[in-house]
Amino acid sequence: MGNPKGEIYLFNTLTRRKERFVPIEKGKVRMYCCGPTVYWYAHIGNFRTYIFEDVLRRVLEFNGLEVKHVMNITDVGHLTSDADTGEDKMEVGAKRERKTVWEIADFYTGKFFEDAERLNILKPTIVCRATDHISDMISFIKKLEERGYTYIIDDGVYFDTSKLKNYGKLTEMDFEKLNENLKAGARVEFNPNKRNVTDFCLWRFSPRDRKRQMEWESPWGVGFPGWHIECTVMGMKYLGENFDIHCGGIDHIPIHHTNEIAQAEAVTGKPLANYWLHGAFLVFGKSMKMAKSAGEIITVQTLVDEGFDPLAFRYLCLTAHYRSELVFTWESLKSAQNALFTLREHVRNLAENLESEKSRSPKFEEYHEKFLKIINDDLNMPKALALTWTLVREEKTLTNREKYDLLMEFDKVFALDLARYVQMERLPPEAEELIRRREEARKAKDWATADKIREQLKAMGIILEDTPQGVRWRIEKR
RNA sequence: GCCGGGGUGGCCGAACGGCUCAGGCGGCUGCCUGCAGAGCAGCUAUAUGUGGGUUCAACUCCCACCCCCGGCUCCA
Repeated sequence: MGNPKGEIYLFNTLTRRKERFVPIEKGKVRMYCCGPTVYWYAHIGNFRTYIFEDVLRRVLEFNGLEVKHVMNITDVGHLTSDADTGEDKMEVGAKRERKTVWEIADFYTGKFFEDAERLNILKPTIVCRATDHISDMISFIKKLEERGYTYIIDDGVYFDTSKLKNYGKLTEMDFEKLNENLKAGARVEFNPNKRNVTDFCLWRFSPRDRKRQMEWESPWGVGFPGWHIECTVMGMKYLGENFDIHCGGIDHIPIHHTNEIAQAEAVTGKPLANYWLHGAFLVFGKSMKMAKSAGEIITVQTLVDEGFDPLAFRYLCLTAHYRSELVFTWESLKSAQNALFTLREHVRNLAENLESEKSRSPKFEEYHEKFLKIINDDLNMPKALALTWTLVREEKTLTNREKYDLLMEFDKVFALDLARYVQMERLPPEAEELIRRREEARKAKDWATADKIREQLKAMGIILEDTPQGVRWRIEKR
């Protein structure tokens, strides 16, 4: 039983259809996700994609599948658009901060995983750096060379895309069409020595006049790897020549993933990955223009600085399907946060009123099945959230314990810390004392004193709530 | 220019041929409360860019137009 829980359907970019997901090896999934270029902070648009991938992984695991999840760290090889300088992004970052490229890479790699953790994104099974795999890349390029797919011009070793029969299949365009389109729309100058517009660099030579911080010896000359080779090489190294899922942002379809496929299939003749999944962009309302002009990005830290729980952003992402654009505004983030906090409050209320008996009604199973069916239908998280709210509002047909258990089950996929308000730390003694004094004041109908103490506690970050069952407190969220 | 994706109530967003066109947020009313908060109950909104067409039936399919966003070798 590879998949004991149910059938999973995923939208495959290769076929532009939802397909039944069948892993190559029963019960196991090998998945590769394109990781960050660590020259700068990842912004919340980047993180929407990582959240989508995290949800994908969690859904697979929820189905009882064992997921081997590989992600690269790009720490070399991304050129800036200004071809004249020939610098790569890492070197630009280093110059800006007067550090070495290696320091820059370490720093932003660390920051990336800190932010990912704040969004409850699981760490990949394997994280691999491009610069740790230079020799693997060189031997891969050699294989391409042996098979006659490469040629050398002034600035590097290139892949000849005309040699591959179905180049561009991911874009649903063939080689000729792609070439025409790219010629027509090029914003950036092409190296005129390239044989085809779609040809791309495998190994780039260091500039003659200057020493790069990152460069390596190779059979073709000192230089550094091209833009796409790392993912192909590392993906195949850790997951095999043919693995299950490859994902990334939608922008990777026409070039990065297209070229990954080209390189891999030129060597192996096998499909690199069986399912290609792509997340849509986070876009910004008219009032906000982010990204592009570097420096004006919204990071996870920005959200925190604005007083938000990072998981409110995760909730926001879950309200939209991963293949639809999502409009980010501070207002929508706020409404996501309100919803999230309310949900946690419900969970807390349930947790404090659990029945002792643990019997399971048919309704319990019904909810569980519905949830599974929804998430297995191409990760329909908006529907899963709607079901969650229906469950929360469900009257007497389920016990609190059943509801609570279901919510905890759902949260394995949502990862919204729905139980965050449940197990609160103890209050400091002085706060306990204040609460006791307030209760006395309330008994004596001394509202002025009671309200004053409540204010006092609020200043300490403790919110009091009077309920029919007595006074209750919680730590102010943030 | 070419390619791709869209335009759904005050906001964010599901649905994608028919079953009341989800859900959340916001707003309102009531219950509860000393008050507040939380919760509960209910309400809210002439909602599907415009004009045609197909159909017994369209948000959903077709055509045209308008507008928006993304990609086109830096970009999740």
